[in-house]
Amino acid sequence: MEWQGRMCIVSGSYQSIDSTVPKTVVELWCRAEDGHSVVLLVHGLRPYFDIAIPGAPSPEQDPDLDSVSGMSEVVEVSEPVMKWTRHGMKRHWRVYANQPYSVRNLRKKLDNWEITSADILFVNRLMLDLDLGPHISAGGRVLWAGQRAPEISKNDDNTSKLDSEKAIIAAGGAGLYPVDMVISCNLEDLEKTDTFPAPFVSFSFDLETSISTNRILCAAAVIDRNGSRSEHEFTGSEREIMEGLTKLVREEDPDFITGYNIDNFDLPRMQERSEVICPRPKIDRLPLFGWGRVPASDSESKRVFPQRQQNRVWRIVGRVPMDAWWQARQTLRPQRETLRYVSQLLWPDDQSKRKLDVDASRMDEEWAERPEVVMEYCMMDTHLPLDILDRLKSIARKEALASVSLTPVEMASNGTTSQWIDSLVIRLADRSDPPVAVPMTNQGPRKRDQIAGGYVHEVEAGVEPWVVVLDFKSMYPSIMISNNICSTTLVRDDTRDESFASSPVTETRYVSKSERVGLVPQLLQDLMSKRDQYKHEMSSARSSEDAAEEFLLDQLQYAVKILMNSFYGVFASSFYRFTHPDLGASITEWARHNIKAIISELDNSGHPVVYSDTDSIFVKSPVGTQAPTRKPDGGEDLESWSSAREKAIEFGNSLAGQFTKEGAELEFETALSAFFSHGAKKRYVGRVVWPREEMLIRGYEVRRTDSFQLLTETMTEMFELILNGDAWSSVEMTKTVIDNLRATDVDVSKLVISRSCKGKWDKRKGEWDFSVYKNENGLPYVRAAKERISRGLQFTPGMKVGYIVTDASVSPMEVSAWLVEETDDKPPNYDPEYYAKRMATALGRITEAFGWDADELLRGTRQKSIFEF
DNA sequence: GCCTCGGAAGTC
DNA sequence: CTGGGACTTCCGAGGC
Repeated sequence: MEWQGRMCIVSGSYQSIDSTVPKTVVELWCRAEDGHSVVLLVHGLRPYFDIAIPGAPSPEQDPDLDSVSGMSEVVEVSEPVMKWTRHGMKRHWRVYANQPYSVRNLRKKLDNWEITSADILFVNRLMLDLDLGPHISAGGRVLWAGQRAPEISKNDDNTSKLDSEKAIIAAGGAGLYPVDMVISCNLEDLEKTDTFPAPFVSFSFDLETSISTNRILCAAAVIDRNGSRSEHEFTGSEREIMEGLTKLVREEDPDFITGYNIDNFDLPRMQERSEVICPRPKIDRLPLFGWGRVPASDSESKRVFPQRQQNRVWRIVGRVPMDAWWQARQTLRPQRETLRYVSQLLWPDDQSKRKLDVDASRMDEEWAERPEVVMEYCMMDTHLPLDILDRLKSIARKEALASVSLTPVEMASNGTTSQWIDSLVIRLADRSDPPVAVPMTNQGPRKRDQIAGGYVHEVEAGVEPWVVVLDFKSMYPSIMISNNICSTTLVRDDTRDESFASSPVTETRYVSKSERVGLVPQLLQDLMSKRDQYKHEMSSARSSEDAAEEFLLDQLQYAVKILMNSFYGVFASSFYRFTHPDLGASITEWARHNIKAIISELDNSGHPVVYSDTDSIFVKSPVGTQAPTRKPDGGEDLESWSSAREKAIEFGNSLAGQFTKEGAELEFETALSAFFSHGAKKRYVGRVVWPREEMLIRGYEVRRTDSFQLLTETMTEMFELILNGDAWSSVEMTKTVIDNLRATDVDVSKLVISRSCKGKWDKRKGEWDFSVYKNENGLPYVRAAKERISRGLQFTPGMKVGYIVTDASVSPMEVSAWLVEETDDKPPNYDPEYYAKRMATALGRITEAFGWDADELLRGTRQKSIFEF
């Protein structure tokens, strides 16, 4: 039976077959467009790497290849191919190894050779060599088809599971994979296809555990099969709960595993409890925690369990762990990170997502007294992570990133920026004419002088009316393209030539595009035009009211943006395979030079630059200062405001046209009716009047999680008044707030401060270790974290810990952890003087620009009025 | 009580 | 195994 269709690669691995002729089969776990899951067993790819004679080219030398081909792990050494290296064109012999795992040993044995292309995972090798992205069209012989597989592909009734298992093993597979379909195919059966949204299946789960014994009390799981959900409850003995969860995972076969805080709580707890229940042999834990997408057999004991290397991401073979906590943290950057807080932030009006009346610090008692309420609470916390991923479009975003970086979805989701870039750069290196040898990633810690970064312009304290903001479009990528910056174009000797692009200060040189276009500039150019194309198609989709297509294209253009912006970081790092310290340094050097040149030109032409940071310029707009900065309701003032706005827009557009040149596009970003800073870099506010009307706040406490709500609100209100030209009212308003604060007349929840706290679990001692800090107990948030832990509440390294300052008159200050959202605790009493002082300091920094300092704010309204009388 | 310094976190 | 630097703020410690 044959089957053929479109699918999306979730992740991949390989199986070695140690027959007389060694073979290797690539396993690709996919989700088909039809909805079922597929494992492709791909035949025909052999592991290889390249060797060359070290140093400068030596075309005459006759190296000892016989000793290489004589090695037991070597299958074949091919005829040499000329490849470009930084030393010039050299012969490269391709060495075929018996198995991918032998390459590591061979690298060591062949240390008298220059070895390239030797640290690329076998699955990646397949995608690179066949030029595949995650979305493929594939087909082949059906070895197994389960319930959810398409009817036409199903086995004859007389084909038993046992027969299928035998057929899979004969085809190099591991056995009966817990998927809907297993297919055997060859390299030529795989083909790249257009991006489509794959109907992924997600599994969300949540455990409730005993605080006294760590035992799992109950669990809930929800399966989301392309939007339709089913609920599953688990109670009984701990073994029954874990077996139930595992059975569900294997039966429903999800691509994504989610939950809130699963990376640091639920998954480690599952692992720990499976070890407690089944100390040995390890394979007996398979029914408890065998979540990998591999057969439930003894031979898979290495791959079937979720794993993580020290402090790294979890790996579940064939699936993608995706913690909703991490997604929410990265995209929303919430002030606090409890599930309750994030839900409140996303759905302020949804009563069904409100806190249930369960005290998490008394879980054992709650479970004993009213298990049905605890189960309801557990189920709600299982749905919410799916709701969060839906709202943040996390899965669609990862799929789009996979599509533009041409990697499996797992790598787009849980891999690093250097892996995404590898996928594109190596592909191009292999296909260039001549091909470019692919050096290995630099090993070990490389100490290097820091490279200088972007330029930040001094900013004066006070309000500046009518300012236009211009930005360089993709500044670093543009500089890399226009100057042909790449390790393959860097001039490494003293040669100088008219045609070279030479950096303004250090004179780092790159050969011209006509001589050779660098790999990186070529890729960036392609990505840039790809993004323009996606954006163009997106607007077509919008006009034809194709919402699904518009959404997909929006995800794709955004993914290209993310990918382009990752290039600079990787090339400025010390470990990357295609990097050189001069590369990163010369990029920023050009950037500083370009922007400083524009600033001085503007200053000299009578258009003062108010502020600038890396790729943005704030320019004083030549409109009458008599125009109001606040939008009037009507009348003559409105006309004056509108005309000032029009003139500013005109000015912004003209500057953009004037300073845009080949390879450096300056875009008119926004027009501000007023700009304010108290005189510190990276801290400013602006009243945006074009292209939309809003207030723009950067850097100030308003945007910081270690601020507190009352300060944030007050400061925002203050900025409103200041931008309206009403600084005095802002001082009066602030004084009133501070008075109320001192009179302990403020809602304590508005005073929660939160900071992230590190720490690691000491397995030996069985307690949390905060020794990363030089003086752990001197830090208020570490003490708050310890309080949480002692109350039996979850702690995750790196999580934001909320607290209230209760007494700052002692040193170190006394604090109390904020547990109101998770327990029945009453809010603690705050230290009014501490909060008053902190408000005054932060707000006083701002009012000082108008002559009122922090002490003035602390003086209060009532005293002030007494003096006035 | 005031000042400086270093550690740490946060933001752009 | 691994993206970057610039800059500000808060806190505790320690000197005077």
